[in-house]
Amino acid sequence: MIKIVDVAREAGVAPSTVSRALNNHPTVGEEYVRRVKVAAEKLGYRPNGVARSLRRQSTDFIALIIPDIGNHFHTAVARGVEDVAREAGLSVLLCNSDEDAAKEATYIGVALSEKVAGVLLCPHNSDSDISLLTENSIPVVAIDRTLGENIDAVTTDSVHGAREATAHLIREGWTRPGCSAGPTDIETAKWRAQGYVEAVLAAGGEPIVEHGTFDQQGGADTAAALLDREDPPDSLFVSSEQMALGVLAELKRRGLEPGRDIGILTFDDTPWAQLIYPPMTVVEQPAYDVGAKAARMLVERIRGGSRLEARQVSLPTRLIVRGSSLR
Amino acid sequence: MIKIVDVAREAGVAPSTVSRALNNHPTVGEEYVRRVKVAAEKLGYRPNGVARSLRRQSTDFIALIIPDIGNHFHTAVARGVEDVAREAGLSVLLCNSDEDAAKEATYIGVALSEKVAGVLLCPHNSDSDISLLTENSIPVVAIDRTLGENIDAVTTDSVHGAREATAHLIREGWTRPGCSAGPTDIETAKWRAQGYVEAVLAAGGEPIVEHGTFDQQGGADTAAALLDREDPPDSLFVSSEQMALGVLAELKRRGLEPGRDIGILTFDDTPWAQLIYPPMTVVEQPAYDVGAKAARMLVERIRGGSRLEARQVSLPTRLIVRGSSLR
DNA sequence: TTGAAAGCGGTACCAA
DNA sequence: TTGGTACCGCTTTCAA
Repeated sequence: MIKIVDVAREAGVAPSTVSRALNNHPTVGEEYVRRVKVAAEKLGYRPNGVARSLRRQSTDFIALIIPDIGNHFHTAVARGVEDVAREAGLSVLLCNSDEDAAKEATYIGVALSEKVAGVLLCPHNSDSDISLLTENSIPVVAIDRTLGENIDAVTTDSVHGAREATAHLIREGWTRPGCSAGPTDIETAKWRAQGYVEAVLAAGGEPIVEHGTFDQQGGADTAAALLDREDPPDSLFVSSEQMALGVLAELKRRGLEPGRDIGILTFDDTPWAQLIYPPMTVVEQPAYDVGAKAARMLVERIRGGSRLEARQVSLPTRLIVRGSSLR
Repeated sequence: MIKIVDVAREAGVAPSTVSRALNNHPTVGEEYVRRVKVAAEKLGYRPNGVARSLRRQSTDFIALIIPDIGNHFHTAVARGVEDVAREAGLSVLLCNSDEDAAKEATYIGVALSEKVAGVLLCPHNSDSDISLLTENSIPVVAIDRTLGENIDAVTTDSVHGAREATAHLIREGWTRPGCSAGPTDIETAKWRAQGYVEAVLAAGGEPIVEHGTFDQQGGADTAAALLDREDPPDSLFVSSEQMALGVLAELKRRGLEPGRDIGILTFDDTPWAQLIYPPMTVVEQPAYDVGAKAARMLVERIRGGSRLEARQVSLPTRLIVRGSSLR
């Protein structure tokens, strides 16, 4: 392994000069820069990132802590994050927390130990303890959910999206929309249920909310519970794409056809939403942009913006009407 | 930031003893271990991973270089990798290469600079240059595609899967299957086209292969090209899930219904495959297992198995017949 | 502008 | 078994 002293010897200069030359320090003579670069090239020198990190007291890593990369929304977020990070010369540490506070805490520990430059966290809930990070001045940007007023956050306007979607159901003539909602301790799930409730109440109706896990099973369970009621809803607002998969399976099992026997729409647009029959009406979230924006904000913090006011950005959702919600 | 000397002072021992105690070195007296752990706990000591890495000449990171985390197959692979890595105390660096040799090379450089413990690479093609890694004894395991006989690889049996799928189409009574194939320079695409060709020839038919990119656009393009032929195929073997989305869109545009007007099946099972109408027949690949298995093999190499023979593991695919391929 | 040298925070060798 | 200390490779201050 070639190191800096080897290059220095080859170029006939001091190690410090090599370091400066290679890092484009302005105070190095042109002749020296050339000599150093030639020597480095000749020897195939590759700087040791670990040593640099130790000396500089900071790395070029950022940690991305999300519940599950398998979830389509988070996949897109990750893609946005990675694109911006690469652009900024940062590498992404992928951490799946599985909505598990313990795993989340473990990863926060890793982020600290490994001295990451910053953390993007989709927190299990607002109680997530990031004090270890803030105490050590490691910038944090919350994704999709918030972490209190003092922490940067990029979210989507779930309340508005859910309200708009539910109002659309009612406008279409469905008289009794129900809600397949996510876990009560997850902020986005709460927001979406809230938007739903607001819209139903505004129309003088009675909200019917069933909470379940934020996955396929949760979708199937809540759909079953709602439809097994004595006074079942005639349409469903589903809180997430993963849940929608479960809901659709349950409807299929019961021989219920969306858009005919029951109205249905869901959060998150997916590639398959328009391929199923009938095509699924969705509340689209700009997932990629959420990731990209959050990453950009984190980069700003890393580049020295610690004195900036905390910024809470909410990106707009968009209702895409397809067949499943029509009457 | 508390460091090891602080703990040493608090515990009244030498720094080396603290290090040994905290790393469960067997030669430390119980009393000392206790004192050190108490002191560390009291001061809230967190080891500095960067310093440890520099001294040990190795980190606890592995790089996962895949074309695109947005691709369902790779998402599942990533999940498998991450689960095994966490179990082994390793963190995953996420790198999207976008099937771009330059980006791939960049990330290989990062892996080297950052002294990762190992690399999982889904190579753009067999020419991918990993000499930087092998020369520096950084273990590499290829995922989904191979890197020559000397490098560990975990793949799925694409040839067999494609042959079985195409044979199924023919058995169902489709007389002229065509193939929406991926790029000619990607190994898996070649394998799948090969399996398709073998099956068609075995049945005495004429292979019709159209190559396109491994994405939605490529699916739409190849489907259009195939169907615009003077002697169009009456059924399609599609090379990947992403392509299938494009193919389906193109069929829809032309008013062709799978399983009635045209037979169709694709590689990769997805959550939506059984929700569309008709449900999609697929060749399922054990994506999660591919990632998990590859990660396990990499961990073995990292834990000192550099003298092991290179192992090439091929995981079986499974044909899942649904409606889209029936006649 | 360049060079010498002191660390960054652990680890592991060597001596006691 | 424990302590002292050199060292991992780079950056950066200080002196020349």
